[in-house]
Amino acid sequence: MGITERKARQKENVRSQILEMAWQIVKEEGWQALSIRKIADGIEYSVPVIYDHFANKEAILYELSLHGFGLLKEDLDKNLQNTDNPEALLRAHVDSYWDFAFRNKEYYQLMYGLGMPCCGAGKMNSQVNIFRDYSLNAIEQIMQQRGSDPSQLCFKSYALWSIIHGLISIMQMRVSDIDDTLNKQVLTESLESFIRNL
Amino acid sequence: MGITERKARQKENVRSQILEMAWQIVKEEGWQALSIRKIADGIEYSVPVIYDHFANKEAILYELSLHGFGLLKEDLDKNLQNTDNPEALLRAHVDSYWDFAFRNKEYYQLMYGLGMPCCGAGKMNSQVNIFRDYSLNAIEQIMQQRGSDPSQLCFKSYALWSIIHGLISIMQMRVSDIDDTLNKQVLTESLESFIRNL
DNA sequence: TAATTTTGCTAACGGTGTTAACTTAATTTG
DNA sequence: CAAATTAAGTTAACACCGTTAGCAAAATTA
Repeated sequence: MGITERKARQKENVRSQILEMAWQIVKEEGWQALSIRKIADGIEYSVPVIYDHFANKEAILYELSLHGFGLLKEDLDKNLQNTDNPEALLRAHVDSYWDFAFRNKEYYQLMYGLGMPCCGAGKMNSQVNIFRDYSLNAIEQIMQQRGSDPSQLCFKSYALWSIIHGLISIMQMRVSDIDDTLNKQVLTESLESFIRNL
Repeated sequence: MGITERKARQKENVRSQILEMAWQIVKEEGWQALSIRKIADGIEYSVPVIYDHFANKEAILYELSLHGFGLLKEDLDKNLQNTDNPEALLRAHVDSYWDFAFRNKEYYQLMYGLGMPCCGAGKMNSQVNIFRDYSLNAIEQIMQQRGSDPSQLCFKSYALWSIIHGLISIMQMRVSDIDDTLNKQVLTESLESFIRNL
């Protein structure tokens, strides 16, 4: 009997609706406007239905952040096919990360706790290090080619992530008076300097 | 008649009490625990009294962030006297900024919007660039000594701030699995590499 | 058909920022 | 000094928030 399956599908559907509605609200009004009540209103269910699918609001944020990390991972995965040497791969990863942060501003804020309570707020997502992991591989290849000291690998990948995340953070918080083209230039120059010093 | 003065002093005193109580609550329970009602309770006044001194909660946060920037500025100013060459000055500034971020974690979060709604959330504080301004002067001196291209100055100061802020952000969000000593090491190595490349 | 489970609801609890309306105390004025 | 006025601080409300207990109706099972 496919009844239980249909029910499961319907339930799953409501779950998706919750996430989609949440994301829609965030895109339209920002994170501070997201509330359980607004989601319930949007999907035309009462509030407690939300809690049949998610333990609390944080669980919704966590799920959304997972989706964000998934999107980022897709972008980074593409670079593995589209490049043929480690330097190009590293540049592509940096570019993807940068573009992701500005094309999916709200996701980036959630994923890395920019100007908002972070997704997990304690039990942090395992995927936060995804960019570092991907770029680490590229860096490792470059350093192997050049015969550099491999003990520096961990530092290097961490440092690269930091500068990019720092730039993005400062830009997204509108903390800086520097304009956009200049920011990309800072990124590019920093990256080139980074690659030179590997 | 000093009556109006005494009144002004008393009023000013309540204002200070509000800020001090707010800060106390934040230190003890974190930013998410700070509420107008809790402040009012703490200073033994009713809630609307708060609004005689501050337009809203954001205004309190803004004032607190100003104080934070003041503390940071003090630290950076000390370096101007305690160092005798631009390289040492730059290293001291970086060290001060780093130490400030971890000794005054809550201030740093507020000042730069780490994991919480930012202080101004729009009309951002003019002092956000204070570290960049101070380090820019040191960098400028170094570059002049070395005869480097001065057009790069703006980039460089921005890039340095970014990497430090990025490292701090990642650490404070507990986003990374890397331990503290290693983080300081990443900072030091990045800084030395930065100075070499000026 | 009767019993039971599922599904979804209303209504509440305790919290938030903010403000209107009021009372009481202090000051100024006639 | 007494009356009028201003200042100070209060209570109580509004409109939200996340979360949950308790209940009604619908669907399923026995």
